[in-house]
Amino acid sequence: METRELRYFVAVAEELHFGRAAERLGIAQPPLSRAIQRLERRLGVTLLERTNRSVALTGAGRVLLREGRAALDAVSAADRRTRRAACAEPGLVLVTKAGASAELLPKLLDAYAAEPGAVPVEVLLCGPGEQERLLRDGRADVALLHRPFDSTSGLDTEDLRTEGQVVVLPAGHPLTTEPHLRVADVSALPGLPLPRWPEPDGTYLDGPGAEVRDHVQLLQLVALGRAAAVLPESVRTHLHEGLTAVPLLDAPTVTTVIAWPPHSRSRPLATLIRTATAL
Amino acid sequence: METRELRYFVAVAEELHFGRAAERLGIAQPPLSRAIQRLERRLGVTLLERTNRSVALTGAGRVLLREGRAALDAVSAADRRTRRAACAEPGLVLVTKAGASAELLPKLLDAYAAEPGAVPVEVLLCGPGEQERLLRDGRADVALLHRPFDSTSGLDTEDLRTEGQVVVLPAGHPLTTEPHLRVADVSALPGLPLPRWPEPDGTYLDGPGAEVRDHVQLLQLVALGRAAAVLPESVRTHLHEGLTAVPLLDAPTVTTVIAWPPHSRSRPLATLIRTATAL
DNA sequence: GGCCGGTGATACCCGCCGGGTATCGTGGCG
DNA sequence: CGCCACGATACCCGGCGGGTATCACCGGCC
Repeated sequence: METRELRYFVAVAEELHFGRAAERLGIAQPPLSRAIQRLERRLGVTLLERTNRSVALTGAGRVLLREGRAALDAVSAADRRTRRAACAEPGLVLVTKAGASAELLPKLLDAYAAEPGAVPVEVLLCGPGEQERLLRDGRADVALLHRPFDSTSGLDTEDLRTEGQVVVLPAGHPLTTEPHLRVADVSALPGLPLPRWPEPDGTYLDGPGAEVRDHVQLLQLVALGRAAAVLPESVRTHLHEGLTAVPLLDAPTVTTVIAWPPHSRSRPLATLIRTATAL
Repeated sequence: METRELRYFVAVAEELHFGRAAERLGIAQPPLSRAIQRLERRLGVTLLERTNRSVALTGAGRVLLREGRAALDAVSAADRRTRRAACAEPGLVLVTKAGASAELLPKLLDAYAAEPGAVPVEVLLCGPGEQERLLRDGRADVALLHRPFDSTSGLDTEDLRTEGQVVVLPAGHPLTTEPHLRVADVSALPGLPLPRWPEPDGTYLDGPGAEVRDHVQLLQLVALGRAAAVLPESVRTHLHEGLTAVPLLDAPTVTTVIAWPPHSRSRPLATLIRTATAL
């Protein structure tokens, strides 16, 4: 099975439409049809159920979509990491959620920079759920993730720290006088809905809260009195005025972990991991 | 980057010899040379240092060898799992070390078979270090591994049980009268060397012990008075006569885990995992 | 009911690329 | 010094990837 065939199949399986898939791939529709037919013939498996008006995945097609994406990520990773390895400049790419670990990250970068043999670290900020992808397809070497929000499935990890969560409210809100609160107290505050985070595919479920993409956006909305936020304790150290945090007694604890793809412990990466765990 | 190019590069990188690699790939040598040249040109990276008498990997080449193997495994997995998914008969393939978990495995299989919605489970036995490979390239769906001997890097796991280790000696050996021993006591017994297990590449390091491939072989050697063995406690339940086990106080404990590739939790697999953890 | 539009499949052509054979260039070694 | 081992080069062929034009099918609409 060639990667081109996989790319083609994934495009069709995602679009469920040969014409649009061909356009996305930058080729014409007939070669795409042929390629899929040949793929099915060689696998001896029907991947797509075509009626003249629609395309649907079979069970085997769903399996190939999932596995094919993973395989394509692995191929991309091989490509990118090889190019980077040749670039003479052997920096690391660290990815984390925008606005998260605002306290831990500078410490880690400073401590690592002081290590012997440290290499430049490029920091990539992205929305929730994108980090795993960046690690898997080779655009990043290491990530700071937050259990249980981020999945660490298929990654090697080391725990860095565990903390409780707080609710962040606009300063002056009545509840800010309480010494602590419970999740039930804040899950449906009148006028201060909890925000909605994007699903893995980038879309938002329907609901009352505002659509947010990162912590910075979210805290801005809270300051404007349009939302409440439940976040790890460490945001307290970076709350500007207009925001108040109140501990939540029964919210799940959050563990910050450093994560990296298996089988890719280069020397600089190992040093970074050691620095992080020793922090 | 196409999978054919990756296969070709991996073959050359492993053989470090274009002729042998071409033979292994079933093609002639000139097309192979051209393919590697084109791969290097397209990546813009030198992968191999060729002198007229030898071939050596560059740094980037080593990276591509590691990442390329992983990518090829992922592509193979996509192929195999897709074929299996279409086969109507949706069995699971479980892999474990030959001779290990001799006690746990039948229990698990019986308990799972009694579950509603259970599917046939094919059991694959293999040498140490091969299980991860089988999981990654799609030949197996789930494995029983033993930390710290097997690496669980890149796999999702659930712990099943933890046990100490014992030393297995021929019946009547003087030390079998002791209530317990320490690792130092048995690491260099006269006439009873500990065996040598194969390295990940299938070769054996030099040393005094016998070369063994699985637990069955090993216990046979012990019974013959040619070796001592350090194994998890659970072997005791399956020791035939002629063998005696003595607890080791300071050997590392062994954890049996059930492991599966990330992102592949089919319904039957989820049931099997649940059954195993509830055992 | 007949026409239209959208969709995937088919037909046909071209150029490149993968593969083969024959041969070259070069450096190590007897 | 000459042979040989080995990778590179030259040249040819067939198949495959890609394009354009067109067909076949069917739903919807007037």
